[in-house]
Formats: sequence, structure tokens, C-alpha cells
Amino acid sequence: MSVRQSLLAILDQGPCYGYQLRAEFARRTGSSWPLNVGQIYNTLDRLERDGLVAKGEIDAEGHVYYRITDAGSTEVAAWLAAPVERGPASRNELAVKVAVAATLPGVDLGALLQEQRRASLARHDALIRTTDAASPGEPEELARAIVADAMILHAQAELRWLDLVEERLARHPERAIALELATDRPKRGRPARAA
Amino acid sequence: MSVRQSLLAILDQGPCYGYQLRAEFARRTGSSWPLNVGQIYNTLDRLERDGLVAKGEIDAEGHVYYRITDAGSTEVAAWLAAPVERGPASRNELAVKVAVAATLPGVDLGALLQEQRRASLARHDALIRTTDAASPGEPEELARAIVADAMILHAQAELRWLDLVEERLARHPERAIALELATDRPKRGRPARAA
DNA sequence: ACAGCCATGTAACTTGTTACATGATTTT
DNA sequence: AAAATCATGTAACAAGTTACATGGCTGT
Repeated sequence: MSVRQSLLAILDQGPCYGYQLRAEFARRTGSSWPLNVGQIYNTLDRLERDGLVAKGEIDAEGHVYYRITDAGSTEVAAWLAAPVERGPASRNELAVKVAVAATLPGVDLGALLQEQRRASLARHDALIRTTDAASPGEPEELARAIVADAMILHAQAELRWLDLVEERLARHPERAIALELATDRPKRGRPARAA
Repeated sequence: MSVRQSLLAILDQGPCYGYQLRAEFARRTGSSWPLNVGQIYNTLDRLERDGLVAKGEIDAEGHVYYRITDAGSTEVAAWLAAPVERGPASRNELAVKVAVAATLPGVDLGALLQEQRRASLARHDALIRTTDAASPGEPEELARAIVADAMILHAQAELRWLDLVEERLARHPERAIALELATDRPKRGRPARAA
């Protein structure tokens, strides 16, 4: 949802053509995420289908401009006004994995956590290193710094969480969490159609 | 990717039928995420298509069992062995939004951040409240606690990040980041096809 | 009788993502 | 001449998500 909404918000500033939108998105997010050009045209098609943008003029150089519609502007305003809700929908892939892995017999959870810590720490350090290099002079650097901060803080949270998980598991050394497949299935339901 | 892999990992413990898989997934993740039943059958179809599971027998009660294949087991082992990589692909929706919003003229960034802080704090408090209630007796509670920890720590990271962003913006009061649409377009490219 | 749960499935759709085709133009 | 870049687009696919249809069983 964020690419779609971001492109729409940029178009709210004025008409753009595809390739330009890609550059704008990169500028405004500090080039933090590579964005395949094809996705731009894809997203523009879908935005047009939904009536949020419209194909505009083609300038002397052949650039195909898109302009935002009123419905599009309304959507941008709503996007900016409403906070990002981290509902239950935002699955944390790592949390799911560890929770599930903790219920599987024969899994070396310690090794899994160790390896994950190694990877998370490596990523954290890499993020720190890239931000140390940059000095916030240009606006693009500020955008990059803001995004980098978010990634660093989440990486730190991830590392502390890994410690927390180990503590919790240490407090339950009897491996309380290793589950068998539930055998006591409910008696009511939908039987009788045996092959 | 996490639902697919989780279901596959559960099937690695033994054959299951669809509805059972849903219950197992809920048990093992502390019921942290609601999972539409349809998604189970969907995912099973795709796993079968990819040769990772196979449709097994139908028991006396009419339950359609799926069993994992060798290729499936291999995939599970690989999943458990490899850490979750938070590559550039893992977009932080909030970070993108704030970074882009910071480049838009006429946006009250202070209000946006304030509103987001309110929402994030509310979510954080709600998470704390639900974990305070639970006591880690059963294994399912442990799973729920592990997942809840992750969400709480990320919520805290989000709140601290919001403060950091305000600090950064305060240090650049001249609104260094409000960008115009780039007008200096490159001279080389693909011109000459004027309508 | 009826509500509600167990159970299987289908169809459609969303966003994101990539690979590829095409062609012009600029730089080397 | 060759490589790189600008530019537009198409086609396909992945994973998640929802709505709906169908039907049988259980408890009230």
C-alpha cells in the first residue's frame, strides 16, 4: 500500500510521467528501496483504473504525464490524516517463525536464535555504518537518515527481543512449548462421507 | 511467506487436514493473528502445485489429509536453518509515509507525527494490557507472550523513532526537506515522438 | 426448527515484484 | 560501433485476503 499511496501523494504535487515518479520516490525516501520501473507503470494503471489519476498530455519530448483527480486528492488527504495502524494484519515474519519453531520437536531453538542474532546484528551494524558515512546536508540525506533511523531502531528491538525469547525459554527449561499435533479433535462437526 | 512456511512446518510433524491446520497455527502463535479458513485451502493448493505437499487419505470422518513430501521437508529444514533476512524489501510502511510526507509542501508534519504517536501509544498500551492479564502456564500462553513481546518492542521502537524524527526536523527548522518536483530533467533519453 | 460450528472448497481480488520487449538517444 | 541511460509498456506470478457456496452435525 505504501508505494501506491506514495506515488499518489507525489502526483498530488503536480503531474509526472512514469520515469520521473520513480526518481521522485527515490529522492524522497533517500533511495532506501530500489523500485523496479515496471512497478511504476503497473501502479499507474491501477490508480487510473480506480479513478485516482488520469492520463494527461504528452509533452514535446514524448513523456506521458499523469495527473491526479479529485478523488485522488481526497485519498491523499485521508492517507496523511490517518495514522498507520499496526493492526493484527501486520505479521512479523520473524515472530511467527520463532513461535512456530518453538512448537516443533527436534528443532535446535538455541541454534536458530543464535543464527538469527548473528544475521540481525550484521544488518544492524551495516545500517550504522552507512549512516555514519552520510552527513545531513541535502534534503535527500535527511530523508535517508529518517528511514535509516527506523530500520536501526527496529533492528535493535529485534535484537532485544531475541534476548527476551531466550530468557523466556530459559525460564521454562522443561520445553513447555513443544506441542504435539492436537489429537483430541472435537466430536461435533462434519463426519460421514467416507470415501 | 510466513503463513505458507508455517503450515508446511506443521505438516512436517505429521499429516493434517485443513481445518486442523488452522487450529494448529492459531495454537502455535498464541492466536495472535486471525487466519481466514479459505487461506488454508488456498495455501494447500499452492503447496501441492509446488510439490511440497500431497493430498493423502480421507479418514472415516471425511477429513482430507495432506502429507508433506521430501521436497517439502527439505524446504522446512532450509527455512529453519536460514535466518530471516530483513533485506531492503521489508518496507516500513510508516517510515515511507513519513519520509514522503516530509517532502510534501503544505503538510503539517507536526500534526501527522502527533497523531501517529497517539495511535502508536494506544496500540502499545493495549499490547501491554493484554500481556499483563495472561499468566504463562500453558504452552499456548508462552507462544502468545513471545509474539506479544515482539509487537511491544517494535511499538516502543516506533515511538522512539517518532521522537527522533521530530528532533531531526527541529534541528532543520528551515524545512530543508520540502522538495519541489525536480525540474532539471536529464537531457539525454528518449525524446522525439511528439503526439 | 434454528442457530452455530465443523469442514471443504472456489473465485476473485490486492499489492508487490520481476522479466522481458521495444526503441530512442547520449556517451564513450 | 557499442554501452549505458531514458522511457514506456506488457505479461506473468507470488502471497495474502476476503466473500461466498455447500453441507452436515450438534445443542438449544
